[in-house]
Amino acid sequence: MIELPLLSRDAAEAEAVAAAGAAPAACCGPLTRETITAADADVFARKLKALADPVRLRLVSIVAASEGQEACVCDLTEPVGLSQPTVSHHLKILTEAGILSRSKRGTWAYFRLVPGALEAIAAPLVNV
Amino acid sequence: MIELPLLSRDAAEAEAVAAAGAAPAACCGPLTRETITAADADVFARKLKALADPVRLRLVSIVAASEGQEACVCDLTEPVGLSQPTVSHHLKILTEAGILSRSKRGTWAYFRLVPGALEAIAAPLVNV
DNA sequence: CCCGTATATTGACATCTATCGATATAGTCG
DNA sequence: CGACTATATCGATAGATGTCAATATACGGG
Repeated sequence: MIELPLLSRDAAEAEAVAAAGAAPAACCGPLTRETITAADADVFARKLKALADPVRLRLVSIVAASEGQEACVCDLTEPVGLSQPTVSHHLKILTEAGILSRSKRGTWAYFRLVPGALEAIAAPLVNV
Repeated sequence: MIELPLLSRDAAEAEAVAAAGAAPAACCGPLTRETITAADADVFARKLKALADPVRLRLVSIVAASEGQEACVCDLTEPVGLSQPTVSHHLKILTEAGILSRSKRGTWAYFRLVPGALEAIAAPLVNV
């Protein structure tokens, strides 16, 4: 019998972060100081991949710049011009990467930017 | 008759940057201040995509942390454990994205990190 | 309790991507 | 010039990814 996690590690960390009020940690040290390990490169690449899509960049940007820094799926389909399932799919990827958080209120699912998530991704790219 | 550029726009910018001694410019303002345009999102996503691969992250890291901040293809195949054509392919993607620069000396092709390239990618992720 | 709405999941499909072996290109040294 | 080495390109292939239509799930209101 295999134990399946309900949340990805990143999403789980994002949740812990939200509870503790702390910011997500960077996956690794600066790329240019010492060579990144293969394992750290995998982790970091997965986070970057989540962000490396024009639609997802726009979703993050729209959510972050929204009133109250949150938006529901119905607010997002029209601006990006894609179907609801596709937008839902992208939001899932962003949430699993720990970049967005999802909270359901009634029928609506509200997404917001996890504080510090983007900075944590940027950290290994800037020297110290 | 179609005019084909010899270099991608990013690689061309990287070359101009090297000549002028300036740093590459960020593709756009902070993601969280105002919503990114679709065009800017495309440009930014392309740069992120170039970096969003474990092998390429390791290549960038190895090059940056090398003696003299440069390395040739032959130095790179063994550490990442992939064939020479595959490494060459990844290096091409990184060069076209303006992240690495390529200079051929004799039979060897030396790659180095374009100064400021990673910081330019990180810029839109951090607020101001 | 059933209906309408919001969201998520599934299945299918086209496209992109990472990888390799084989080959082409280019430079060095005898 | 000819052999050797380093790198790039090509062609093929397996796997990942983005997209949609159809469907499932979940919630609120009459």
